[in-house]
Amino acid sequence: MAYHHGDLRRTLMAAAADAVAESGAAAISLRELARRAGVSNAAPTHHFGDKAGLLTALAAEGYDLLADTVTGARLSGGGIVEMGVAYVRFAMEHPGHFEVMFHPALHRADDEELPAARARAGDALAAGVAEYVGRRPEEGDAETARIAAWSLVHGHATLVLTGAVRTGDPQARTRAIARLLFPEDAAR
Amino acid sequence: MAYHHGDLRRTLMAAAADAVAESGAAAISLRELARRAGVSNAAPTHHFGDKAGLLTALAAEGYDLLADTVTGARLSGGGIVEMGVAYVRFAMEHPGHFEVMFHPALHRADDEELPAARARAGDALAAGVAEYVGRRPEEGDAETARIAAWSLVHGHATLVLTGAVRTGDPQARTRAIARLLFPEDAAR
DNA sequence: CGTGGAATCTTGTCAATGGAAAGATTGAAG
DNA sequence: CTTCAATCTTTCCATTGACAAGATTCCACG
Repeated sequence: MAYHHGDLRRTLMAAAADAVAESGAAAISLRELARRAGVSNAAPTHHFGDKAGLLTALAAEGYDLLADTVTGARLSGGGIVEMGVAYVRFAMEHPGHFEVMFHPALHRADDEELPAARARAGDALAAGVAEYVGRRPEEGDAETARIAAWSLVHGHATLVLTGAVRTGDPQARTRAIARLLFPEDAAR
Repeated sequence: MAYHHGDLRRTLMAAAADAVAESGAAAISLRELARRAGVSNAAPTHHFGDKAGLLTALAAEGYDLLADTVTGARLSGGGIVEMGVAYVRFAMEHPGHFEVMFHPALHRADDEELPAARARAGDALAAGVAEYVGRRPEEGDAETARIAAWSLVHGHATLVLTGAVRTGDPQARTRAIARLLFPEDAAR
């Protein structure tokens, strides 16, 4: 075993994402992650400072992944409904990231990358809603539409992940509920 | 100080709700709660078994409170929109409970009260949606409407609580977005 | 080539935590 | 008054997060 792991940072983040997805953020242990990676207990400190640092890095990575996912759906011409489906798909494929992203108590307040990544994701979402609202000038309040869209898909993702809502195909269900909110977009 | 605290169970749950609301479920310490209540560190064990037991009791209490809140809004004739507002109001007034309710990783799997309380809350929500859908026979899928309503208000509550959405009056905003989803209900 | 500094990782330590065992105190029913 | 169950305490152990100090390796520059 080499003294230098080579890619400890990524290895730890991946292990943390798995552990959070399986047992929740409260249950993860830096020492356990270090053991799985085959390094000593103090190795993670060098890369992340402390536990909050690791989770903050994970959250920032999550926001970047989310921005890419949503932007990809928009650029492929799916409309606002398919952007919502992409949001839920991201949450299902990266439950560990998703969990950490929306729990500020787990973050380091002094981190700079996290707010930047969050802003990128927010812009990606807002761009899609702006397109939709732009085609419907009678829709009075763009801000309300944006919050409604975000709330709907975020809530659905959360409820499915926590097991509160059990549905066979979450993405099909997302499409159905998003069309209730954005009927004009359904015919695209 | 009496040997018997008198109401340790409630005291600990209230302290836990405050601590979770302030610092998150990952940061709470049974010993710290015991100190605040003026008892030894092993006292909570008797009432809750372990940490998960305390959080499970908190979640069950939350579901009962939520059921009461939503049912109250329905019985006072507010319609489905005002039920959604009540849901968000519950989350804002009981952030500690709300946090714990939707994190199964924090719960004891063998608890029986929690599923029962959750079912009561689910019925309370479903009753309101059924009323709305009943007045709109053209609305094809009642199950989809129920999930859409729940997702919308749950997502909004979560986003406001985590600070992802900043809005002056969350209840007014909830009313606005709920009317987008249930326009027929707006004129009640 | 080789050397000095920076990056990476280890060992050792400390206070705090969750949990369990064993026992003390109290209330309540008979 | 006695006995029993409920409630709480004291004590102990393994684990954890964080930190300090030191070891090892890589790399850039001479």
